[in-house]
Amino acid sequence: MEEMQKALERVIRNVFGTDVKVELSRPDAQFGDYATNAALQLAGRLKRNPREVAGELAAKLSEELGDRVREVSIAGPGFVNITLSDSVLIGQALAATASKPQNYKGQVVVTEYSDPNPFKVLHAGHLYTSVVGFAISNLVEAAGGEIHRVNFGGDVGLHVGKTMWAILKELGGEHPEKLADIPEGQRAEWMAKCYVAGTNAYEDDEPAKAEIVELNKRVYQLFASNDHDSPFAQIYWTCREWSYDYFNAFYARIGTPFEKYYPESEVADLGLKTVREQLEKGVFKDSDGAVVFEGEPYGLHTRVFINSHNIPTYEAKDVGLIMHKWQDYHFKKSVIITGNEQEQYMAVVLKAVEQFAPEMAAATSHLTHGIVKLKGGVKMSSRKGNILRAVDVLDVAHQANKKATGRDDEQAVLGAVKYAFLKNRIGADILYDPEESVSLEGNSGPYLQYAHARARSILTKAEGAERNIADLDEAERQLARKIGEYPEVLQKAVNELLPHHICTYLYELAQEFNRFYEKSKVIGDPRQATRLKLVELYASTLKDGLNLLGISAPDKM
RNA sequence: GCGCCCGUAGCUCAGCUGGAUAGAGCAUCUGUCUUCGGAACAGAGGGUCGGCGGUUCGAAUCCGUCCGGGCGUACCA
Repeated sequence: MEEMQKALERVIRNVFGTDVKVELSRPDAQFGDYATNAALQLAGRLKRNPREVAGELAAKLSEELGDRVREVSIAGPGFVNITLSDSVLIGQALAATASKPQNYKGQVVVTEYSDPNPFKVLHAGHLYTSVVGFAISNLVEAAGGEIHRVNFGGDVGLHVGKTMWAILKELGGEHPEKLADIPEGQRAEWMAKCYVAGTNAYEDDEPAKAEIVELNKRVYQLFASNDHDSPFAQIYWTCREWSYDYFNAFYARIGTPFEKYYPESEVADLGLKTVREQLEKGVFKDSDGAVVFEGEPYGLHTRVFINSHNIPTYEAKDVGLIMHKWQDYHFKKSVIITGNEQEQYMAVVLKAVEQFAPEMAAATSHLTHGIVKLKGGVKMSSRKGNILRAVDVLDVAHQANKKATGRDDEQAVLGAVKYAFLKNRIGADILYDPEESVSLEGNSGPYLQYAHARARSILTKAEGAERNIADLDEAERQLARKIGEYPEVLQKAVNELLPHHICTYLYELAQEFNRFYEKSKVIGDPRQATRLKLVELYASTLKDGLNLLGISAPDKM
């Protein structure tokens, strides 16, 4: 690919004496293996007939590439189509999983996503962002990056006050010893219930609301006085630990582990201190007793970083978080992945940071995604407890899987959910259809997992037999061509940090294989060695792609 | 009001650094098939790419405008 591109650029420079932004694309199979519209661009610039320019370009290119191409032709308004020689095509297929992008070679990259709050439940959005963030991290890692996956969450704040209020009610007062009565397996559930109860009380019950506000302050006080021993402190710290246990267990289950948590309480101080310092230097301004950053000069809006009670808002905490990450990792690049609703908020935070730490701001990018909607209902409304939890999504997928296959396969369910999330371009809201996701037909995770298992099964059956490619028949050629495209797809996915490109490709690859397999017998055929090798390359490519997505590729299902 | 995002077949989505007849899956209909795991393959119908204007040899893709939906818009995140 790269070689072709260079050759093309060279020819254009030599023949036409000008540089053109050359694009090689993968056209419809009928047109060849690569196509370029360079002649169309040149024609405009040179004020010449496009097809004439294309003809000249094709002739020279054919000469330049020699036996590496089978044919260089012109078509349509002036496209130059290139058909590779079989040996080049075979070379590409053989190198499919070996050649990886180099965008992040040797660079330290920190990715942050998921960001659940302790004392609250993991909802569908956390599942989505975890899956997406993990896949994006994998892309960076595949491109040579030294990746660090981190997580951020609010271990202080009003939601903690609400949960603590209900916990104290449940325990009948500040009795940490009674926590032992909650069975280990039910801790997360119990805390989730407490949060809902606390939220309802906060909204409906005035005296309770006052108590919750007071408890919130007491939680902050725990940190100020470094209190781990008082009964209240013991309850808080124990329950906070339960939350992290619950998070870790869930991430382990779905296979998206984190290296580090940054609890809000640990970054707030540095954020506060920094904002205060930069207030002195004029980056921030005093306004009605609060400390704000005025975004208007940059086309953004003004936001409060420290409120009038001298409490850092999330803005200041995010400042602290960025600085902590910088201290901990000295990252070359930092990627933050959150919901769309935080896009403009984050733009203000980064613009503020840019004023006093431009190197950190420049290295940080913010990717946003939409929300998950479940097809056929379950509203994600309010905080009343009727939200779509992360486990609910997995549960409905399990049910659908059982209904469709009669079995209960966690790997297939995870593959189904992850693939359903990842196949959409990141940005817009997605609609999750459990029935479709676990489907064994069509564009789904289990379909690809099965496709892999099936190919492995063929290889197992012919274990020990020779695998070797020397030439290709037409059906084999189509498959080889598709396999050879993989590095280009990966490059694109890495460039744009968009995993869905891999999904699209893998599905096309599996379809191409099925087409090949339909008419080409593998075992026992005179061309067995060639075909076995192709099956092997196909299975490896499929597996490589699925693994990048964070989806398992079992040998048997 | 202002800002950001979104609007492509009945449904769910690709395609968007402008290019060759707008592609998949599901659903509907028709074929293939005594299966190297058929969880398959081949084919048909179905689209004013939200509307209108503009730039261009060429626009789903870029620009403007309008309509529709979502989010944000100072002490929540």
